[in-house]
Amino acid sequence: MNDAKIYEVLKQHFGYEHFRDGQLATIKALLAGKNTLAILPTGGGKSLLYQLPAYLLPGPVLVVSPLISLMQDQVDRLHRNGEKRVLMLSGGGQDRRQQLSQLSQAKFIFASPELLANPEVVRALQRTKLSLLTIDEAHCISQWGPDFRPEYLLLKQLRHELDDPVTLLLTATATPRVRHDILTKVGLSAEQVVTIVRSVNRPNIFLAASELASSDEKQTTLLKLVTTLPGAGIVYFASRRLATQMAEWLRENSTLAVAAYHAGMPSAERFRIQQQFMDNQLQLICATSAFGMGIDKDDIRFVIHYHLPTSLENYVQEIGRAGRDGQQSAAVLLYAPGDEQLARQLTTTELPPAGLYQKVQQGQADRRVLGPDYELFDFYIRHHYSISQLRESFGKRQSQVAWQLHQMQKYASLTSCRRQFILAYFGESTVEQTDCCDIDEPGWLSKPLLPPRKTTVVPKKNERWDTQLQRLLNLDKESNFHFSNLDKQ
DNA sequence: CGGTGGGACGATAGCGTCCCACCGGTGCTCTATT
Repeated sequence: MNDAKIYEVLKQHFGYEHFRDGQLATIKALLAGKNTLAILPTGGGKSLLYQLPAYLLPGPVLVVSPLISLMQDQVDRLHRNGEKRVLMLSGGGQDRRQQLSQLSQAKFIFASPELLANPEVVRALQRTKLSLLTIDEAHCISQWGPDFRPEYLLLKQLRHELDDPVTLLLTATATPRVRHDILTKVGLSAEQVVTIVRSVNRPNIFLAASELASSDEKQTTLLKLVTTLPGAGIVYFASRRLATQMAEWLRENSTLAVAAYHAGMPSAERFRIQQQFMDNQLQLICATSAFGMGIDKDDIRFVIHYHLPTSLENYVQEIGRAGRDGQQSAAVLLYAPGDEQLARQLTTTELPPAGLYQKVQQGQADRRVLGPDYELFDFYIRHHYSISQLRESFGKRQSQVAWQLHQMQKYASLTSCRRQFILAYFGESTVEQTDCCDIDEPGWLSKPLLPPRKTTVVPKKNERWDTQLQRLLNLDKESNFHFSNLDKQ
């Protein structure tokens, strides 16, 4: 396939003249029939990577996606672009039979891993000559299972049953460990895959963390931050209850338009809040980790964490939602003693009592009484996992998440450059830059201020953006921010 | 670990206090009842 043809399709179907970094290399690898793992930063135009080849390949592209809302987004976009040959397979209400009989006429087929565990769906896909299998948000393969969404573990078998189609794995963040894990779990070796990696570094996101003595102090600090930092922001919490309470408290104690967002809310309300945030009717969202994937707002100025996230992978994903427009933004991690306990709780993945395995196997257990434990064992029994295999995979998972949490704690209490720590964690060599982090970057002091928020507390004129943040966090003296070395250079 | 909701109890009529148990995030699909 020559480049001229590729550029022609780019112009004709997408209206662009040029590719962004990493796009052409990925597309050429796919068109040459090579499996490809593409790790490209947020907002790097990842959907183009499977959409463009679709117009140069004979058969349909199957896209595996973790969220219905993400699929719906893609479907809507394709429709707006004039593409009618789109099928979204999802549960409930749809005429499955009819959809499955039309697979060959589709150009794009979207489905969740759960649906792809359905034998009827797999048989229909086997009769379809797929040109490409795309796994979107591929880090989910590593992040989820065996305790949550175990169907992610079936993608290896699916790929085999579909006669090993050329596969594109897409994500914004993956450490070398996660990359290895993703490939293992889809049944590919490093030799069978072209890996295209661009840096996870987001130079315009200033990195800061602050340990506070109590949760009261943390709350006060949060209020100062959100009323002074300009523009739209997200505050992440590790519990639904606190996200809801703090949204209410911030609404009462500031002039900000604030809303909570978590998975316990009705989906219509979640959708509405997301829309209002996009439309700038809301300035601040107090959310759990449910808020994130598919948030396509490019002028988020700050992301604050009120609790310790469970891994640096998650943290980098979450702060990566700031500053997609390239403007100066900030990521601030607040933590108080005891916070790591909650994180530890959330990362405990215990195998349900082993005695249940046989009971479920022999049909002696009550599905309604056992709920999730039943579902999990039922799933694994149906897919021929033995109890000892399960013990092993839960054990491995547990030590993996414990290690990840430990790395996150290390980040929180760093006394050296935070950016270098993140880059090293993601297997990258270090960079020199300005506006770096609260620890060791002298250059960022000379940068211009972020524009102050108009509607609330206005910082003193000519006060520099770093000074503001430092003052806000009350850390001038016994500073966790280590600004003191900045003056020496 | 830390917050919270419920129940027991005590002292005495409308509650206060204490203790204990429990929970804490992420989403898909299918099925049987309303």
